[in-house]
Amino acid sequence: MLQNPENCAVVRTVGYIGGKWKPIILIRLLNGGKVRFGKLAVQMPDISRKILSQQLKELEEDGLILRYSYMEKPPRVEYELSESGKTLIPVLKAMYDWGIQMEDPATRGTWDPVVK
Amino acid sequence: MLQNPENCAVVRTVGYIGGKWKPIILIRLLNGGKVRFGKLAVQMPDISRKILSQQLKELEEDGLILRYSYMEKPPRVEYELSESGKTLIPVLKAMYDWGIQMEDPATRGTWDPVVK
DNA sequence: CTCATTAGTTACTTATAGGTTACCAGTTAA
DNA sequence: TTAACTGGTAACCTATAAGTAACTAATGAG
Repeated sequence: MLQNPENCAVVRTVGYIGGKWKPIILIRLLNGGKVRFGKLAVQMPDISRKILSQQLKELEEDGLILRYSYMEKPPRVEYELSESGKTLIPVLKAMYDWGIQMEDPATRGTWDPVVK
Repeated sequence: MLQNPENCAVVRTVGYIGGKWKPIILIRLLNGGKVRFGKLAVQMPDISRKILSQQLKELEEDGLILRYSYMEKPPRVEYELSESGKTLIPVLKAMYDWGIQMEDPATRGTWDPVVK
């Protein structure tokens, strides 16, 4: 852990939740409950649907989120934070707080992940 | 923050400390005191000196570490965690703990960043 | 018949991160 | 005089992340 990225727990954590979009997706799912793919896409207009789909798949493969696919036409798919994913909350909170502290106060947001 | 990577405090934090080597470098510097470039390089044999130098420069530009360059020949340069960098400790700890929890127990290390 | 709907996929392109190799400067020691 | 020492930099190459555009399938509405 102290010399190899493969053995460093911090590097591993970055591997799970790092990247340009995963934190945002996870924060969207933090308040619990299932969210449809389309709703996520609308809430994050700047991520292409291909990338969103890809990131969700990785998060699911990593066991951080659950995917519910209903065999309907047109399709309906919902995503939800898994129990494992919920253990990320304090980590994301710590990272959020630190990021806020480093931020230009003018553009500061709030932690509350609930989106009305 | 909730929809744009540029405004997301968590994404910003990943930008500061993410990547393959920065967490390892920061952990090396956690126990306080100045560390020479060469010593860091020896402690992390798998990072090339060019990349190490580059990562240190970024950390310094971001204000997370301090660089002391003594005008000697051969050169001597020391690095140290800045006050701002020290505020990262709880964040790194949270990420470390989570990473450990997700880890294969067989290869598990310890948090104690002190290297003898 | 035709269009909208939803959650994708495929093929392709671009941007960024990371890595390798060779080289430099000024002093000391052999 | 020659090599070792140190902390880099420059040119170049590769691997991975991210993005774009076009397309798909089954049903219902008009």
